Order: sequence, then structure tokens, then C-alpha cells
Amino acid sequence: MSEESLSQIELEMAVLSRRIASVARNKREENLVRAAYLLLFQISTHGPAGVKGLAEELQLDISTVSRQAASLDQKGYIKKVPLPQDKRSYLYEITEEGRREMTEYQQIRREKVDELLSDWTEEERAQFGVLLKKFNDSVKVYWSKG
Amino acid sequence: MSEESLSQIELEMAVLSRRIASVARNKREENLVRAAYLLLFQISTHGPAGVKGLAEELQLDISTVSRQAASLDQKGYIKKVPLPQDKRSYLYEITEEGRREMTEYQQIRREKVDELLSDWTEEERAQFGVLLKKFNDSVKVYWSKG
DNA sequence: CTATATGATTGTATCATACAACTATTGAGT
DNA sequence: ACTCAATAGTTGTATGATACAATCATATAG
Repeated sequence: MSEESLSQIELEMAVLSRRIASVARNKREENLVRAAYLLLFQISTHGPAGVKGLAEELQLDISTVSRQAASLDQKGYIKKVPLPQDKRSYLYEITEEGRREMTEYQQIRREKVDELLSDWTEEERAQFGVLLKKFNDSVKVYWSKG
Repeated sequence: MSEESLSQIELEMAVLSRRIASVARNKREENLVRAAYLLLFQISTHGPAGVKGLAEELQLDISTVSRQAASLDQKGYIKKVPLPQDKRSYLYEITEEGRREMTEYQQIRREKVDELLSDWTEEERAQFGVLLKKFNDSVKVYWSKG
């Protein structure tokens, strides 16, 4: 019944959390810092944005986004575009190099997922992708409420 | 095709990782430290074990398990059982209080998952649970190889 | 008996995060 | 126009979960 699925999801989420924590401290980083990947992705898909807007969209603290952005900026993957009407803020826009780097990083990640799921059927992959997205969407809503 | 599922999983895993990191730093802790939950679970389902064995099973560094176990021990959720034939090591076994605490924590987590997935069908939950477990299993194998 | 291996602990570093304090700029009310 | 509150962003500090390296105590092999 329902209870069983709940238990399973609850447990497997704990397992996955643990694994993710472990991966995060373990992996030698390439150029693109893992955490900043989604920031770069956000800018690349939704266009230039300021720190505040990015933080809201990603549901992260402004200070966190500020640091991630500074790091991407320093690597030349994004650059500040000043706003004439407000000298406090700017928009970050992705650079050519940033787009290249993101694509490359994505490709590496995809290959890893592919390898990881090498014994999965296409149907399983498709289902998992859809449900995982649905899960994240649910979490996002839950988060924004309380 | 396959590419699309891969991309989706790759992206949504990044999103989930980020969220998990955020939850980890955000949440006020109850009695049971989040990370130690799986350690307690392992002992509760597989019986008494030493630090080394637990670390292997959980694929964590021995030092990490040692600290988590010390924390659970200090809270009275597990206790050391000396081995007469080897004074270096002991087995940790779960206490009554530990079992109670674990069950309670589990229950709270399940309720949260239930709330989170309130608009999911039973079929979706079941599928997600199964696929999530399969994913974790795949990761575990991948990890143990390289 | 000594040297090496083993189980566990402890010291230290790291990463991504949040919260709090701060800086610079803007805008509103008088 | 001046002051004071609001706002965008940065920087300081703390935290949790981890890994790796050094160490300690005990056990075992030669």
C-alpha cells in the first residue's frame, strides 16, 4: 500500500543524501565548480540576471549566490553588465567561454549518468527522469511555502 | 530518445543535490542527527557491528563512522559491546531508546514525504520508490568499482 | 620479543551553505 | 535639498558531514 512506497522513498532519499554529501567532498573539481553549475545554467537559459533575482529563482541565500557568481566571474564564465540607472547592481551575463564550459561539463555528467544507468531500460530512464523532475518541483513548492 | 532522459536525469540530479545541501545546513536538528540515521538503521536491521564493518557497508570513511557512532553512543541510542577476544574493537548494538528514537524519526520523515507528495498518485509514488532504490543500488556498485 | 598489522579515535582541512554585519547607492518624506 | 529608511551586493563567521593523515592500543607473525 501507500505506506510501503512512503517508507521506501523516505529511506532511499536518506541514502541518496548521504551519497551526495560524500560525492561533494570527494570529487576533484574540474573547472566548473559543481555548485555553480546550476547558476550558470540558470543564466544560460533565462538570460542575464542580478544576484538577488538569481537567489530567488534558485532559492538560495543571496550571499551564497554572490560567492558562486564571483567565482564564475573570476573564471571568466560570466561577466557583469552595469545598469546605468542603478549603480548598486548589475546583471550577470554568460560569456562564450562560460557557455562552452557549461556544455562540456554537462556532457561529462551525462556520460557519467549513462554509464551509471548502463543496465537500465530506456523506459526506466524516461520514467525516472520525469519523476525526479516532478519530485524537485514538489520540493520547490514545498520550500517556497514553508 | 535516450539523450533526453539522460539530460533530464543529469540536470535534476544537480538540482536535487543542491537542495539536499541546502536542507542539510538549514534544518534544526531533532535528537537524531540526520547523518547518523542511516547508521542507526543499519545496526537496527543488520544487527550489532563494529566501526570498520559499518564503514564498509555504508561506504563511508572509518573516521566518519567513528564520529557518528560516538555521537549516537553519547545519546544512548547505541552501546558498545566488548569482544572478549579482541580488546581493540567492540560491536555497537542498538538500545531500546535508540530503536524508539529511530522509529519516531522515521515516522516524522514519512509524514514529510507524504505531505510533499500529496498530489502524486499512488502509482507514481510506487514507481518513484522503486526507481530511486534502483538508482541508489547502481550508484553503490559504481562507487565500489571506481 | 620485536616488528608489523589492525580497529578505532582524533586532528585538520574542505565545501556549500546560512545568517549577520557591513558598504554603497537609491528613493521618500518632509 | 537633506536626512533616513530601503535595497543590491559583499564579506565575516559558523556549521555539518565528510576525507585523509597521524596516532593509540592491542594483536599477531616471524
